[in-house]
This record gives sequence, C-alpha cells and structure tokens, in this order.
Amino acid sequence: MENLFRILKKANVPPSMQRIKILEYLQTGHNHPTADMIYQALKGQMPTLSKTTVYNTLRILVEHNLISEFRMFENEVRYEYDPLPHIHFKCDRCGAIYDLHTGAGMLESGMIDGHRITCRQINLKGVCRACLKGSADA
Amino acid sequence: MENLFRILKKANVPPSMQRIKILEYLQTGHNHPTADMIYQALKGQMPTLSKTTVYNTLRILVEHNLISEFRMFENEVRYEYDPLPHIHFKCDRCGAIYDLHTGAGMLESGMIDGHRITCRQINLKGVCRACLKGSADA
DNA sequence: TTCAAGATTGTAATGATTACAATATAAAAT
DNA sequence: ATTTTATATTGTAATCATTACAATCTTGAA
Ligand SMILES: [Mn+2]
Ligand SMILES: [Mn+2]
Ligand SMILES: [Zn+2]
Ligand SMILES: [Zn+2]
Repeated sequence: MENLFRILKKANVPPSMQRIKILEYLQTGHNHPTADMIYQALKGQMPTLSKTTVYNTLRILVEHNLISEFRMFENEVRYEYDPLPHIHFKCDRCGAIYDLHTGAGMLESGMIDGHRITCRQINLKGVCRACLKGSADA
Repeated sequence: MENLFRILKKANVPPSMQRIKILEYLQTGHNHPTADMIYQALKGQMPTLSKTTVYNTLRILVEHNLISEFRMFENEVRYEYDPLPHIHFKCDRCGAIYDLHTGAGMLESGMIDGHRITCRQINLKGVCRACLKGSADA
C-alpha cells in the first residue's frame, strides 16, 4: 500500500484511499474488470464509495498511463494493469478473457498505406482451452 | 432494386421496402454507418421509417450474413456490406474509417495456446494519409 | 375474402457513462 | 492553530445507444 502511494505520487496523482484501493485492485490478479465490477468489489470495504469516483479515478489513472482501458465485443469498457502489449481472447462459452502475450508481434506502431498507425488493438473470440476440455467437442 | 429483392429472398429474409432500402444503402459506397446514420439518411425518402425498424433490420441482416457489424474504440456499433475479411483503421483527426485489405493475413481462424479461435478483429488508430498531407507533420 | 403470421411503428425501459452541484477533505497561507 | 483555497468525493440527474413491448399495419396463404 505504501508502494501504491509512491506510484501515484510519482505519476503526479494525489494519492487518496479510493485511488489506492482501485489501483491495488487492478494490480492483484483481477483480470479485466469493468467499472461496475470494481465498484461492487470495493464497496464492502469502503461503504461510502461512489460509482462516480470509480469512473473519475479510472479516467485519471488511464490519463496518467498507470492503467489501460480497452473494449472487446460488448459495450462496456474494461480496465487492466498489465503494461506489456498483448492480445485479448474472449471465450464465448465461459466469458473469460485471456491475455495472449505470444504472437503480439503485430502490435508495433508504424506506417500502413501512407497512414500513421499509433495504436493497435486485436480482439479474438472462440472457445477457450478449459471449455474445450470440459465438453466433448475438442 | 430487383437485384436486392432477389438477394433478400435467397437469404430467406422476406423483402420489404425498408429492408431493401437499408441493404441498398450499405451497398452503395456508404462506408461504415451506425444505425442512427442510416436512419438519418433514409428518413427523407421514407418519412414513416422508425429507428426500431432500422435496428431490427440490421440485426436480421447480420443474422443472415448479408452484412457484418463491428465496433471500434467508441461505444456504437457500425455496419458494412464488404464480405471480404479486412482490417479497420480509424483516423484520430478526421474520424474516417479506412478498410485495409492488405495485411489481413492474420485474420484466419485456428488454434492459439489450446484455445479455438473463431473470430478475429483488428482495429488500428492513428493519423490518415490525407490528414498527414494536410498538416505539416508528415 | 378471411385470417393468421409476420413487419413496422411509437413509446417506454434499460444500462453504461457523464454532467453537475453540493459536501467533505487536504494543502497552503496567515 | 486558524483561515483560506484548491481539490476529491459523493449523490442525483441527464445523456446516448440500444432493447422491450404492445399496438397497428401488411402480406401471403387457406
Ligand atoms: Mn489484458
Ligand atoms: Mn470495413
Ligand atoms: Zn471458456
Ligand atoms: Zn484523417
């Protein structure tokens, strides 16, 4: 927690309990939560937490490059801490979102057909390893 | 228009004036409109057109594989006729969405890390050719 | 012609997100 | 330490794309 305090300070984001807890939540294994998932998870320990604060905080953390946001095939924005460029794969069966750090080679910036590319996003859909094993259609 | 009539018939979609006009709109150069853009464009010639009908029709056309839908970095769904697999590039400056048929090689289905991939989507962002030429930062 | 299935329409509801104003908290100045 | 000022948090209301629903209109058999 002292660690997160320093991280926020260094990024010029005045640390507050709310900001620390939200950033902590994103750094501790919670894969790709939406704003609402973060709110639901934290309001137990922080009864006065407001959903507006979750949205405000997430926007600030994104603006200061402490976290990143993305969108897959649905209409909600998801957030994550992972700083390494990677691909996202969503299982149609169980809904899990997997990080694919392998094969992320085509994520570099560059020029295509005269256009300057500054940001790439690759989303995959299908049936995940676990669901394939569970059902008979491997 | 007779042509579109037959296309809908063959796809088991009972043809109606609304469905014909919407499918026609997507086949005549209109690049990647949202439901509302289609509604605004057609309500002149079809004064009684309802936005619900636009949504219903788009859903049916997608379900019957006559058009496809996708989503980039915003929260609205866009529709298109182009049946060839391709990549989308959106210009941050002018908002135009370009089709990149070149380099769409990584769009085939297959297996990755034991997951079965059935659908891939690649979205790029940056500054387009035209905007680069217009400003001095080429 | 009759009638039932399906299509279209208008309005109301939903769900994620943002705008806004009031309150609370923390930092700076006296 | 007290006052002042700036910023953070909160609750509520508004927005925007989309969906649900029920009523009306069309259409294509029987
Ligand atoms: Mn990830
Ligand atoms: Mn396209
Ligand atoms: Zn799965
Ligand atoms: Zn441009």
